[in-house]
Amino acid sequence: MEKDTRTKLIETATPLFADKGLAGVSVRELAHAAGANVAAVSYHFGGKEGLYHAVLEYQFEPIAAALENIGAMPSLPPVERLTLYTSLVAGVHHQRPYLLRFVHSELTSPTAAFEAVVKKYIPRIFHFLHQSLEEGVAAGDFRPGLDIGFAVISLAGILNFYFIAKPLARQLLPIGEFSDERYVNQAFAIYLNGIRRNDHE
Amino acid sequence: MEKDTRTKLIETATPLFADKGLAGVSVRELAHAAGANVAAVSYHFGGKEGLYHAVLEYQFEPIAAALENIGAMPSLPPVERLTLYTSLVAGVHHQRPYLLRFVHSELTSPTAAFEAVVKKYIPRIFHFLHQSLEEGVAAGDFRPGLDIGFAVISLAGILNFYFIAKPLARQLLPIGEFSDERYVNQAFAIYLNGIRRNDHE
DNA sequence: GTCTATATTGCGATAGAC
DNA sequence: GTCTATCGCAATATAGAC
Repeated sequence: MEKDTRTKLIETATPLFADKGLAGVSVRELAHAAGANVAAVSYHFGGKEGLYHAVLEYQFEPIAAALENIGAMPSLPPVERLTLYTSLVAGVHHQRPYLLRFVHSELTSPTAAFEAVVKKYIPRIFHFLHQSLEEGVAAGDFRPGLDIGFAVISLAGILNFYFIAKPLARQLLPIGEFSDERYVNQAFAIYLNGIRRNDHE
Repeated sequence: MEKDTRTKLIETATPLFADKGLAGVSVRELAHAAGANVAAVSYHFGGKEGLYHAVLEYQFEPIAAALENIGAMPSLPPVERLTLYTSLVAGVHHQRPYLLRFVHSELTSPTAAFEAVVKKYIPRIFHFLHQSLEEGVAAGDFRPGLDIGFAVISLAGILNFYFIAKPLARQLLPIGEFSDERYVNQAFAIYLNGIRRNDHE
């Protein structure tokens, strides 16, 4: 069975929007990439922005699913929760390699889809991490005096930045060295080791 | 004395390009924002791309200066060199709040200016950090077995990501909590603590 | 649901007066 | 160095045939 035009449009539009932004791609280009007619975009999505919105929602699908799983889970100890987030980051970027580009594009120049999609999920992730770190400090796992809000950003940064910098990093690092899993593991180890309470103080 | 049109164009174009990208801003918009005529962009910069290139070069100015200073400096011990990078990051983002947006925009969708500007400076920073970490491991300061290339990206990530995420972070964190210096200090402390060799192993 | 043809608007760049 | 006027082109969107 052949894919319908609607689905095909979303699929081929994803890397185009991710690379060039909403303003950087024309409807003609989107239609041609999908092997569809120019009018198809308006017909199926009501215009270019409608297609962009659909692409963005597809990108956040795995995050929505993961957040539901987390909500339905029994509460884990702090370190376990941070570990869960770490594997979630790796998994999501594997499933949706373009996601981070959309997030950053939306962060620096929000489109109409920002409120509807981005602002819906990011705060929930932030809250999950914030709570985990708070409990960890209270339980004595992590350093007292840690600024929790900043520490959340640090974890997100040390894990996610790699996935933005990858195109450039590929040119700077020996090729054999590349493995998302290995990166994420070491980065998380550095972070966790960094916030852990020192035994001898 | 009034600023000349050339300078004024670069100044007003900076936030526009940073927010909306090269394709997202029109020459008419750029000229109007600078209080100049539409033809001025072509006259002074040979077109929209020429202006964009000039903006990008201005953004990288402090980095170029910092790299020269580093090159002319006596070699410092590894931890000092990483500390130097950290204060450099904070300083540059303070001087050029839009820089990171341009870097990321160029990373995901390189324009003609990418080769000329971005590829010129980033590898030199990478090399400086790579060498510092390598020496630190050799000297026994940092954990043996550390993947140096990945560790460079982790440091860049934990420090820089914050400056991208700021617009969103402002909404998630209590307002009083915001200070770039405080963020950078804690993040660097976490990182350094994370890569340090454990005393008791 | 898909096509062609077209209406309309805005784009970047420049010629030529001042 | 700055302006107006305009050329040529590509953009989005849609009306109407199939």
